Amino acid sequence: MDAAQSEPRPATQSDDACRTRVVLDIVGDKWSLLVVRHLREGPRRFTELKKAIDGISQRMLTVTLRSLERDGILTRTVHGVMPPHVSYELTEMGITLREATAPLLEWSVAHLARIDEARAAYDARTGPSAAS
Amino acid sequence: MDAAQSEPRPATQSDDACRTRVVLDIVGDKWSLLVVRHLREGPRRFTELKKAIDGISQRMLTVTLRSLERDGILTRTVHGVMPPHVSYELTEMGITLREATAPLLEWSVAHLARIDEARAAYDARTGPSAAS
DNA sequence: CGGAATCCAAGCCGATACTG
DNA sequence: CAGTATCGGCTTGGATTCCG
Repeated sequence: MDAAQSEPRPATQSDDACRTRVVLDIVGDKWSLLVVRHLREGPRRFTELKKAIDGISQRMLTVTLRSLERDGILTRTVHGVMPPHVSYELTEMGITLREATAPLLEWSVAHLARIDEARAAYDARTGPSAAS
Repeated sequence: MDAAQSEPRPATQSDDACRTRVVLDIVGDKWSLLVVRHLREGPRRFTELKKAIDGISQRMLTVTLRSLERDGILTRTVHGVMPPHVSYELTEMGITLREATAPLLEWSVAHLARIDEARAAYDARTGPSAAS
C-alpha cells in the first residue's frame, strides 16, 4: 500500500483515526514493545535480545526488528561481518515512543487485577463452561 | 460475592512483562480502541457504532464489544427486546484506559509523518521493489 | 552469529445466511 | 435491531534448513 500523494485530503477526524492505526499496529504487535523495552538501557545484539525476550523465535525477532527499523524506531548497525556482529539501538523517536507508552504500561500494572476479576465475573455470569 | 483467591503469585519481572500483554492485546486489537474512542462522549447503540466505525463488520463489532465487556471496559445494557435496543457505555475503568492511551495517540499524530519518511527512506534504501 | 527461505498448522476475519 | 452460526480465504508465526 502506498499513499496517494496527489490527493490532499481535508484531513477529517476519520482520517486521523485511520492513521493512528499505523502506530497502534506497532504498539499492539506481540513483540515490538518488548523489543523496545529491552533496548531502553542501550544497544543490544541480536542474540542478547533473543535470550532476553522469552519465547520469541528467531524469525519473529528478525521480522520485528526489520519492521521497527523501517519505521525509524531503532537503528541496525553491523560491526563485523566475520564473525557477524549486529547491534540494535533506539532512535530518538524510539525513545519518545517508549515514553509515550509508559502511561499505558503503568495503567496495565495498576488494572490487571481488576481485569482478571471482570473476566472471572463475566465467565461466571455467562456460564462456567464458556470460560476461555 | 467475595473471591477467596488463595494463590498469590511470586510476581516475577517476567510475569509483569507477560501480564502487560493482556492489556497490549486490548490496545493492539484492530477495533478495540476505535470502539472505546467512539464511546467517549457517552453511550452508543450497536448500529450507531457500526455506522460510525468505518469498515468494521457486524461480526467483528460483536466480538469486540463482547471482549471489552468481559474485560470490564464497557457495559452492555438491553433497553428493549422488541424492537431490540442495546446500548454500550464505558465503565470507570474504560474511561481511565482511554486516558492512559491518550499520550500514545498524541504521539501517533505527532510522529506519523516521520514514520512515513522513515518507511520511504528505508524502502528506497533496500530497493524500491521491496516496498511492502 | 545473524539472518533468509521454505513449509505448514492455527487462527483471524469478512461474507453470507439465519433468528428472535 | 442486534445479534448467532457457518464457511472459506488469507495472514500469522513456529519449526526447520541453509548460507555468508
